[in-house]
Amino acid sequence: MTSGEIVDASEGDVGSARSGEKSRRDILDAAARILRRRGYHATTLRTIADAVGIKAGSIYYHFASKDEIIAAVMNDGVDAVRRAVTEALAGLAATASLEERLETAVRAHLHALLEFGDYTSAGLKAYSEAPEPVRDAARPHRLAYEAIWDRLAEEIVAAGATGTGVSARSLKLALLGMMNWSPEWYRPDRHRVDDLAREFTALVLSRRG
Amino acid sequence: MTSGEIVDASEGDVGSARSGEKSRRDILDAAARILRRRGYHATTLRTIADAVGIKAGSIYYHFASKDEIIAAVMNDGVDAVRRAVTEALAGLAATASLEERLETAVRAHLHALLEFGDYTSAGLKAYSEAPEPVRDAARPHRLAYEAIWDRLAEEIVAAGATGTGVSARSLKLALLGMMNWSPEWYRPDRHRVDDLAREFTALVLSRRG
DNA sequence: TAGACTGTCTAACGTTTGTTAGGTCAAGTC
DNA sequence: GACTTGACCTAACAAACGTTAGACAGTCTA
Repeated sequence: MTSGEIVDASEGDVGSARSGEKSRRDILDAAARILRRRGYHATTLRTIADAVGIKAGSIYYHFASKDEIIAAVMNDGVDAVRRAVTEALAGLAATASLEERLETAVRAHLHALLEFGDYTSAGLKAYSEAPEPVRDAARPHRLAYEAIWDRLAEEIVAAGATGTGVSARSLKLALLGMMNWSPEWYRPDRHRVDDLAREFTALVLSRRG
Repeated sequence: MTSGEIVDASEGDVGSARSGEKSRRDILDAAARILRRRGYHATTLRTIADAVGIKAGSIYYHFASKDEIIAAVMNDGVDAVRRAVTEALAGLAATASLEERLETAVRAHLHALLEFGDYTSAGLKAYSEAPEPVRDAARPHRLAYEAIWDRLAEEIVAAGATGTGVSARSLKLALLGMMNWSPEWYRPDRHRVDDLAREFTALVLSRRG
């Protein structure tokens, strides 16, 4: 809890299928689910253990500390949304318009955040609560993801497709803001990700590029 | 901590000047300052007491529980930003354009959130971490404030001043999102509220109303 | 079949948290 | 000058937290 560094325990690729691998994944799944709804401090090792069906002490067979679990969830979450957005953009025709590309990226981000799994939203919520070492471990993952939006924002500004005098930096921050704030108000029975993606895109891209 | 309801201890008007009133205000100030930077759980009664220069137990002379303090800070914060935005809009000439009005409101909101005092940003950060009763006590204050943005968004959509197919509801959520996410990235030495307000307005209002 | 390894459990530890009961002491009131 | 009140303190409480040590059963390996 007190000491220095958090080892990056996020899963680059799915490991082999030993018996303990399942428990390890179960622990991360439960942690993400609880983290998403309750936040960093309310996500206790005993709560996680209960959800998995083991005892709190047994978690230490798989992880060295609580913060290692949190960091793994956070980083897996950022990596997941980065892959989702990257693949969605890669699936587009080379002739796709700027509007199509932005809407696709926004939809992929919102989908990862609001509908698919708990990791991304869990990481987003936990980040501001988590202690410094956890945030430090997450920073490289975040920067790698934000680079996608840096490039998109620069394209939009260069094309003159948004309001005059808007810098690419501010455009990126505004886009990430309106998307990342959505867990605060999104209700599956009241909103649809496709609609939101279309509206957010139209909002930003009033001048067609 | 466990039980039911949180009495609304926010200060509608500044009370008379008894000796204990200063301590009470000091406690709220310290709580807001710590809450803003550290969040709900890291804001402990002993930390608050230390900052004020009294002992933790003495806080209970002024407040019935920790959550009563948190709720008071949160509600004062929302009321403060509501007053700030309302007064800024009221200070505008009756002939002010829609663009002027939106930029003024955005600037007042960002100013309250990023530069003026700790209450508003503290409340924003604590809200998602706080237990249900605290959030319940905050809801009326939040709704009263959001009504301002509901009306502004409806005006903008009615004037056709933003992207086509954007609902007033989504416009409000997008605006609040890009503004309320700003504490995550704002640095006083790197950004200026006036610039951000101008850019956010231009972003949303590409079609002049 | 002996021994090592895996995965989990029990049972505690030290710390921190919100909270409370009861005491203290100066300032104001009758 | 007795008494009340306001404002604070001391000292503890139970609960919850992350974490650890050591035991135990099942499975794999030599």
